[in-house]
Amino acid sequence: MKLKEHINTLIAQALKQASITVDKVSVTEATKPEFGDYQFNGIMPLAKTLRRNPREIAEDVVALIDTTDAISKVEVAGPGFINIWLNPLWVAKRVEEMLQGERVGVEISTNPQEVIVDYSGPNMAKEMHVGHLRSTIIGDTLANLFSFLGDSVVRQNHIGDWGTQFGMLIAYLEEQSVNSMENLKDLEEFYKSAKKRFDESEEFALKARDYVVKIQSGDAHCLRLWQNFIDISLQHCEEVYEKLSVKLTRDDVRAESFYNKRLPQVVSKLQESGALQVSKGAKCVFLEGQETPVIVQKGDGGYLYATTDLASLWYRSEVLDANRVVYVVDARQAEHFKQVFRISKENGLVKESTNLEHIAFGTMMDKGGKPFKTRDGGTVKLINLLDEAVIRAKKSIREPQNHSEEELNTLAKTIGIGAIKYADLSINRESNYIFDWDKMLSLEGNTSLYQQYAYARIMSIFRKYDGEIGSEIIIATPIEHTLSIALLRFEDILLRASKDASPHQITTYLYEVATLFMRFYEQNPILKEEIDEPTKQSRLALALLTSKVIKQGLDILGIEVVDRI
RNA sequence: GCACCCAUAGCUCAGCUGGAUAGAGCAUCGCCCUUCUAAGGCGAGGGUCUUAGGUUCGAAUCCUAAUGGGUGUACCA
Repeated sequence: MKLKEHINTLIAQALKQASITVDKVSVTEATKPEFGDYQFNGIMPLAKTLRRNPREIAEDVVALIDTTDAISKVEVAGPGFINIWLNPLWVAKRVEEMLQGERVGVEISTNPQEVIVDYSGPNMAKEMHVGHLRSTIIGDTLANLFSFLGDSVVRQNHIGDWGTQFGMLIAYLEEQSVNSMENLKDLEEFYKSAKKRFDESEEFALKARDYVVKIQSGDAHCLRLWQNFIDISLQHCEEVYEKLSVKLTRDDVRAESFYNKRLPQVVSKLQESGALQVSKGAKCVFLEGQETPVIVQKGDGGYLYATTDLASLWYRSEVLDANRVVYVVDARQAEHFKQVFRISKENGLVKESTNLEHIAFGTMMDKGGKPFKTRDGGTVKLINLLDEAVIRAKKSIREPQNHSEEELNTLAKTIGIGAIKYADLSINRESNYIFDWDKMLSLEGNTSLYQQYAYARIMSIFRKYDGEIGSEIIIATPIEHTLSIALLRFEDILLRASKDASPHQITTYLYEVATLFMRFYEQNPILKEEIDEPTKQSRLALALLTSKVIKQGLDILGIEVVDRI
């Protein structure tokens, strides 16, 4: 239910009747319970142009607001705030409708977009490490969110499978005559050993460089080795995706090498449009107002990542016909994306109407506020981090005796992985974030476990109660009123999170819903004997809807729920 | 050097287009379980929103500058 839009319309009608023109009416949630459910602050800025006392204007408008439907009461307060109370009967009806629908009251977009979500993007030369976590988690959530709202989503995993280090790896692969996966179990070690050989032996280094040339010129034998290496490396990634319950598959892979054919075309296209200049032997695009150019072809003829990104932008616009392209990539690449976005638009690689967004995020820090590393300063392998999360989650379960060993393992996975994801998603993505095991696995505060616990608590009620659940909602207490409105806001929240590509708005909301439910549950007994049947039915229905909102919300975040903790 | 980002309670963070007395959680201190999962709830204390100017009826939010921190900056990705 688009709650805010509905109220906006009612206010807009009153303004129209009062012959006041406003570009956009936008109510906000009331800042305090005394101020009602929503408030409209848009009168005060009008005072100057209308040359009238804002309070008087507000009085006029208030008199014209329809209070027979959604709104039960309006009041002018302070210098000209309009406080709005929603009609509990109307709210109850909307909650009933929300309960009946398949999609927790969320409409499928009538104007679906073709959205590309570019995320994860691991480098095939190494194993995935913590640096890939945020992109993978945030990107997957955004893809889930957009598709739940009805957009047509294409996930793209822009894996790094091309470049000089592959010559080194292939040379080492051949030298070791490794063809089976067995010896490649630890990709990280393999990379390190190859690098060591490269640094130590000039002969080996020469061979490695030779391999780069061979791969790039399409030598069949080398390409086969390269392909083999990529396959194995990709399997490592898929293992991580599996553990993380991230929906990326092989079909989503559009590797760097996928764009090879387009690279010379990008250069000639830029040449045609006159953007290209040769400087110090390299083919460059100089952007207005910037000293250093964007190099699209090196002096030796090689291409760079800017070229690949331009090629991918072109492909996504031309072939995939995207309306919106979101790149979920580290904030440090902000300038790079600003540049390639601009070049692609200015030179017709991407349609003017296409929205290009760099969804930047900050670095993952340790508890001391330093970049997250192992004790000896190395990078933390993602797979180890995830395994640790599950182990820690298992230890944190309060009453393990209530579960079978198998249940316990599933539970630990759900809690552990959920905690890692939720901790990441619940923070404004642009700021750096502090990775803290104790905090994320805590039972208290804004964590996934709190949501999962709230859900499990509701499930426990339904285990105890085996009758029918009513379809009539009765809003009789303040907390029922507040909880109901919070539930109705679900769609508003998702729409805004989608617009801003900002998952933390969903977590903030879910935390509010879960907290309200806990209070509701504390104050308004459900199955107690003294509760009359209609009230019991209504409260059961509210609990049910709460569980549906939490489940759906967490599902978008890629987090599972359990019936029992 | 230049450019970009960040600065809110002891700690971790919310704060939507500028709006009423700046909100949560953790930690600290009280209270509530023979009663639906107490992994919960209720309450208390804790703030010159880094600083100084400016715009405005009104600024944590917008503008300018300073300070502190982070990041990027020609042939790696």
